Amino acid sequence: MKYTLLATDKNSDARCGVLTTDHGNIETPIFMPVGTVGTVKAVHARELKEDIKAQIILGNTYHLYLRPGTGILEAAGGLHKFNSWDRPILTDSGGFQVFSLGDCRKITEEGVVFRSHIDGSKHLFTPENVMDIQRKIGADIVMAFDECPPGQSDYGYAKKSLELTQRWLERCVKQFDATEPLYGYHQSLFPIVQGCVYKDLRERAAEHAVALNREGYAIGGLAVGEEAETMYEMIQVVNWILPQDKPRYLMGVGTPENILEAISLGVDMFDCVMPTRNGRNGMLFTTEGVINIKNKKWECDFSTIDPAGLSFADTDYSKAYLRHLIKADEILGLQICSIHNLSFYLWLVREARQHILAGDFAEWKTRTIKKVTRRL
RNA sequence: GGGGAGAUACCAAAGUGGCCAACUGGGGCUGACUGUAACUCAGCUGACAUCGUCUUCGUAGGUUCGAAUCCUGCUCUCCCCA
Repeated sequence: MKYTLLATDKNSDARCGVLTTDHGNIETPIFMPVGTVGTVKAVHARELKEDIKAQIILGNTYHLYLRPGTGILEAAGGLHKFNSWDRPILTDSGGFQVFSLGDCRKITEEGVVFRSHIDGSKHLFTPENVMDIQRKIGADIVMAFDECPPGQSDYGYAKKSLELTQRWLERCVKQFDATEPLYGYHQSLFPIVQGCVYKDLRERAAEHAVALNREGYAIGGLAVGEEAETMYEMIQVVNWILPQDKPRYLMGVGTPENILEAISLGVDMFDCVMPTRNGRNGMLFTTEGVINIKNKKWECDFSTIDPAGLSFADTDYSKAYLRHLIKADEILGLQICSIHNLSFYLWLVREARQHILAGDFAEWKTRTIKKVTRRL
């Protein structure tokens, strides 16, 4: 994998580049749709490619390990073949599930014992077996196994948690480097920089990760309950330490505003469930502002979903029709909302990239945030 | 013609003397959602108002300190037998 830096904004740390993988190129900054269990919910791979213009999607180690299981993925020849997606894939390690499944797990030095949310069975995740599982899933980018502490964690806990994450990271690197890809294409391991909301911890984490000299780096443990301003501070602290010639991935973020702010701080890659999950719950991100399609005010609004026409979902259907579908609990409504929101997110990062290249990113960012965050 | 059952808020449906402005669903309205245990979750849904006040349980009366609940008339609906 190779990262080529193409341009930097003169008024901010924003940058654009190209990430080259064995499954094709990724133009950064990029948003990566989340496909936890091997599918971006309610969206066909074909739509992801042709309409949404996604360049890379996510999968999740914990979820795929539980179902369908690594045996089946291995027999299929890896996740790309299994789910019909021939572009790059990134898998999260299950570290986030240490956080989100807080009630069903126990953390030890060795790893994490999870109780399956599906059938209650017990499973041990270690840095070593998480690397092995991700080899079998076959993602182009695999993530280190980390602990993601809540944003409100006190310094003592954050420090202890970070030190554990760092020991786990070293074990991940060792195991990853001792093993080979199974399907004939290259895989890259990204460390995850933790440190909660504490600057000195973030700096230590970033320096430690950089010393391991990997092909890219992730910033984790943000947007987990802390203030947005705090999150931006942490991103800045970390990005000043991360190398210029490697991609930087901000995990799990975020709102359109979060993404544009983080781009201006030098982040290259994003993922978030917001466009899909919030979309399924009736929230639409448009170039004109945010819509709750369930609101009565759209009942008789026969205008298109987004005048910008970001995909067929916008141009083919009206707000009134989409509201009807959502109200009637029709599956097509979920599809349209998901396709639209993902199209919007991919449009947003594409535009950001164009404006970085054009040299007017900062101005465009301010204008765009104001426009797209309005409540309609 | 005879016999029986029933009428409760937008719909369905509990409640059968005080704890009832009335359980629970559905529907409606509003909000939340950030490396997806999430087509999920929360609040509101008689009217005004801060506690609170006022008008409701087909309809008209009655009994009672007190009625959606008991009694009588009326109106309407459904079922069974002729």
